[in-house]
Amino acid sequence: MNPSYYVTTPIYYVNAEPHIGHAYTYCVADTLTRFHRLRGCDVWLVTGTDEHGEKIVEAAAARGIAPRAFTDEISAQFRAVWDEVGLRADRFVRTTDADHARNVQAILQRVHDAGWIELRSYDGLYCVGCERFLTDRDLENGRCRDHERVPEARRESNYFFLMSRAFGWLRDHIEQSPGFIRPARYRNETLAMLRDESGLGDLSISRPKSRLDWGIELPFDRDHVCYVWFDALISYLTGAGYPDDPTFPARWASAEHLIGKDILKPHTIFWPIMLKAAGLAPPRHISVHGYWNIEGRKMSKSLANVLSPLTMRDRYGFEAFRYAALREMSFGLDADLRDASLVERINADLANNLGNLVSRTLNLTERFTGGRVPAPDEGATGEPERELAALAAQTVTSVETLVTDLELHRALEEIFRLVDAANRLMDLRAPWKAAKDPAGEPIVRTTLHAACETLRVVALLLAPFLPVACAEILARIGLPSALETARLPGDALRWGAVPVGAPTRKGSPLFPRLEARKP
RNA sequence: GGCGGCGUAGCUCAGCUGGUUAGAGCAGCGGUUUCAUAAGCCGCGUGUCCCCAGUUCGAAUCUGGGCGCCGCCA
Repeated sequence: MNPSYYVTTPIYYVNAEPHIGHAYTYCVADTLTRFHRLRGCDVWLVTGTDEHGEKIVEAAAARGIAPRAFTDEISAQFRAVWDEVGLRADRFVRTTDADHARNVQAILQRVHDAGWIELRSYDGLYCVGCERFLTDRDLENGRCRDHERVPEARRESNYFFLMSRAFGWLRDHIEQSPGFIRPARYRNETLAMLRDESGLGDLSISRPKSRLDWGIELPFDRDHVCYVWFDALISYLTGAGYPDDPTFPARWASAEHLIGKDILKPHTIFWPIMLKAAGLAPPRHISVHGYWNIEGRKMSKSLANVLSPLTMRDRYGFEAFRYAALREMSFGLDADLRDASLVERINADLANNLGNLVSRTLNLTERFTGGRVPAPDEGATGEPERELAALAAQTVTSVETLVTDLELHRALEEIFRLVDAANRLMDLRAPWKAAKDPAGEPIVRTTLHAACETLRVVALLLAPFLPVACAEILARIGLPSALETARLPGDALRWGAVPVGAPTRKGSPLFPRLEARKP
């Protein structure tokens, strides 16, 4: 049986349309999925929409429609956007799905039976924006700090998840598992939160139906509905096939959650403890990325600078955007999305270096080697060719490590060093000059073989990041379905595996240069 | 206020447990080539490694203090 690799994006709350922050996480997930598939893993990618809660009821009411109609619409919009930019999941979980509701109830019952849930009554000020009761510290001039709205006085009986009893266990687990929360800065933040338990306490997990009935009924008290965290987080189990899918155990053991830093606490504290209470292991990795700023400013509705993935597709082509985004953001840190930077990045890397290497190589094979991948000549193979091969091998190895460690931007940098090296070899050997003299024929063959070979290796390594373009590169050097059967790292390490004699096809420029936008 | 992180070339970032003249990519400048997407290739950086003090034979890398950003908690 192949090793499993299960990755999730967050289950997005449907109070806003999909934007590039959502798209970025999804691109990382898609890249990791493709990477692991090439390594021979059985991969599984889950995304979805989180559709319950008071804010949804409010938003639906504002539109004069039922919550279900509202979430049907927004959820469909998410799926449509992903579909249009070519991002596919193996399961799209809606928290309103029937199988998911069953799982939520089953888990709640289990956690309740195990004594982790109790009913408490509570008097206080409630902010609908936060969907929680506020403490004095949350208030500023009688308003919620975050939402700047006046909270309502409420008295409620809520069920509480007694998570505080497991803080010590969680701290131990995090300390013993260095890669559990990564990058390390977020691991430290979580540990800091756990060190200062005063801010955590137990977790309210229900709302009385009299207040809110848009939610999943608690199995042990039908007058209450489940509220936010159990409902949303359990999507990761539903998505993995819990409880009955035979592949669930293997999948779950390999689970990696990709999240933005805004939802660190629920994912690194609530969720592992919820799982423990339900008798399940924590996920293998929780990997946390930063925010995208837009032209140096925060992305926000009020600044009206929220960018849609479709806008990116129209401006750059989605695959080029995806490359630039993965290349520009150091995973874990905030990054700035600037049109000028993206254009520069795309032109420099994709058009000038990679795209142009494809063009010049295939133009030359068309003119000088009969439109076929040439065989190298041993006598013409010198130190530069051997160095290129060595660099390729070294690149394969370091890319493996870097991608595994989520250093995607550095992995891309490494791959493009290899592209540069091939461009240099071309200039050094100048096959277009050698072709003028019959004696130079071995040089022509040897150089173009090395170039084709480099393109093969580069396309394999880059395929997780640029799937469509890399499939095209491979097709143009006579390997039309290589990605379906290729294996990393083996195939990328097998220097010389490009099929000699296979037809090459020049084709049109892979990545057209983009024009800078007028300021 | 508490805790944590960050501060390295114009920009984005590498520099692990201290040790050759501090690096990469991009941008910029100069040169060159023409197979190629006006692309490629070659050359060019006297950078206070935020500041101060300390430990050390030796610190961007460790310690203390300061300044400036940022995050989390409060």
